[in-house]
Amino acid sequence: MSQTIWHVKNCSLFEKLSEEQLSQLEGRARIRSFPRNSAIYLPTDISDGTFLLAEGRVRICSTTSDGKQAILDFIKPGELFGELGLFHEGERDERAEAAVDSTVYLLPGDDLRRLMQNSAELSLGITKLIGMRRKRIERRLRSLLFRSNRDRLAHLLLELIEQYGKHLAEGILIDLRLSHQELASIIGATRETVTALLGEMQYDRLITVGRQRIVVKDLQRLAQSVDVAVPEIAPPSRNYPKPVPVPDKLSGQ
Amino acid sequence: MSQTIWHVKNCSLFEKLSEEQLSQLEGRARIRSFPRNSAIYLPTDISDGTFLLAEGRVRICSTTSDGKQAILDFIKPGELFGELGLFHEGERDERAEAAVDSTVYLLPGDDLRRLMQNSAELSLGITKLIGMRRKRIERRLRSLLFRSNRDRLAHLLLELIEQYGKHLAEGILIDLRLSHQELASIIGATRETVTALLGEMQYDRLITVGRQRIVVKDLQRLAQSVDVAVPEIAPPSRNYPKPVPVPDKLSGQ
DNA sequence: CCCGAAATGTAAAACAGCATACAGATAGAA
DNA sequence: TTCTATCTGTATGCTGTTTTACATTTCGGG
Repeated sequence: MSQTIWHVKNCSLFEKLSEEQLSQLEGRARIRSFPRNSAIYLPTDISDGTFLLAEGRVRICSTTSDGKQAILDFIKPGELFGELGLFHEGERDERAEAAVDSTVYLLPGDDLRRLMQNSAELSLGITKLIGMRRKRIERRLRSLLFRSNRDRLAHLLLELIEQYGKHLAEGILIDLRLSHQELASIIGATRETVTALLGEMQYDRLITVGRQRIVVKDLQRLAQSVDVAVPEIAPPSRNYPKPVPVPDKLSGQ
Repeated sequence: MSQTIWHVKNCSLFEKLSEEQLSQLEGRARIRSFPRNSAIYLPTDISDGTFLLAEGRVRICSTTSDGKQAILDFIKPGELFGELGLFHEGERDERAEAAVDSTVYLLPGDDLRRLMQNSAELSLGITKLIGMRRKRIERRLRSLLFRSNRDRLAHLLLELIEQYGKHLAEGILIDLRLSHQELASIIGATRETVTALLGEMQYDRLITVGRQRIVVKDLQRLAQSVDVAVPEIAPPSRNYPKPVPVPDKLSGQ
C-alpha cells in the first residue's frame, strides 16, 4: 500500500473497505496542504467532492453580503467537511479555511458515492459523521437562542478546554491561538464585547488573559456559572495518527 | 402487502428495499397517532428507535431548565425524526410534539440499523435526510447570528409561505395556525416583541394579521426588505401520499 | 350560552449589546 | 532595528429587545 493512502486506511471511516476499494479511492484522491488562514473552498465553488481532514484544524465560515463573519463549526482530523455537496448540487453556502496549517484529502464526489453504494459500512460511517455535526450545530443553536453573550463565551471556553486544555501551574491553558475577533465570530458577538467580557471574567478571577492566550484559573466556578458539568481535558493524542511530516507546509498554497 | 406498511412502501426512502426487507420492517414497525400538541418523545426517553412522519406536522423543541422554549425544527411528512438516536445512545436532548394531529411510524433502532447494513440505498437516503436537516439548521444559525428580530420574522414568514402559502383575494394566506408565542419560539424572541413587530409590518402594509392568521399583502416588498428572492408557493400536494383516513385521530393519544 | 384558558395588545422602565471612535501594545516582516 | 498590520483596551451614546405589568379579546369546551 502506498504511503499516500495511509491516513485514509487508518481513518475509522474507511477501515472496513476492501483493499480493492481502498486502492480505487487512492487512485482518485488528492492530498493537499493549506497554510494557516488560507481558504480551502469558497461559497462559489461548485460543490462536488468531499474533504477529509488529515491533520490540522479547519473552520467553516459564513459571511454576509455586508461583510460580517461567523464561524459555524470547527473540523477536527478524521472528520469530513464539505460533504453535503455529495447530495445537493449547486454552490456551497459556506467557506472552509485552514485554522492552522492543515493537510486535506480531496475525495471526488462520484467515486465516494460509488463506494457508498457498495459499502453500507461506509455509508453508515458518513451518516454518523454528518449526524455528529448536526448535534454540534443544534447545540450552538440552543446556545444562541437561550444564552447571553457572557454565558455563551463561558460556554465556549469550556468547550475549548475540553479539546485544547493543557494543565499548567497557573491553571488550564487553552492551547490554541484565538483573537478576540475570532471568539466573537464563534459566539456571534462583536469584538469589543468579547474584550469587555474577558476583562470582566479576569476581574472575577475566573481566567487570566494575555495576547491570544487564555488561562482558566477557576474551572469549577466557570462551569458553575453556566450550570454545566466540569469538562474533562482530552488527552493530547489524536485518534487520527500524525502523518509523515510534510517538508514545508507553508509552501502548499 | 398489508395496509399498515403502505406508507412505508411509498416513502421514497424505502422504495428500494426488497419485499422481504419491507415485510421485515413491517413486522416490527408500529403505527401511532398523536393529537395536536401532544408529546411524541421527551428528552428523558431512551433514545433508540426512529420515527417516520406519515401525516401531520411535528415540531422539535428544546426547553431550558428555567422553562424557556424554542422550536428547533419542523418535520414534514416523509421525513424522519429522532434519527440521531440511531448512532448515539443516551438520552435525547430535545422533545418532539405533534404540531397538528399526526400519524407516525415507530421504527425500532435495531431493525433499521440491520436494514441499513444490507441496503446502501437506504443508508444513502437516511444520510440525505439528515444532511437536509443539517442544512436547515445551519440556515437558522446564520439567521440568528446575523439578523435582527424583525428580519428573522420576515424571513420566517417567507419560509412559511413557501410551504403553507395559499392564494387568496386579499393576498397570500399562511395556512397554518401559529400563535405569536410560537413564532417567537422559532425566531428566538419574546412574544411581546413578535406582537409588536407584526403590528409594525401591518402598519407598513406588508401583511394583515388576525388571530392565528397572517395574510401577506405585499410579498414583493416583504422579500425585498430582507434581501431575498420571492419564494415560490408550493403546490398543495405532498410527495407523501395521504393515507387512508384514520377514524378519529383525536382518540390516538 | 357561559366561563375559563389562551391569545393578543399596549406601555414604561431597564438593560444588553452594538456602532463608533480612538489609543496603546505587540508581533512579525523587512 | 524599524515599521506596519494586527490585536487589544476603553468610553460613549444609541437602539433593539426584554422585562414587567397589565387590559382586552376570542376560542373552545362543558
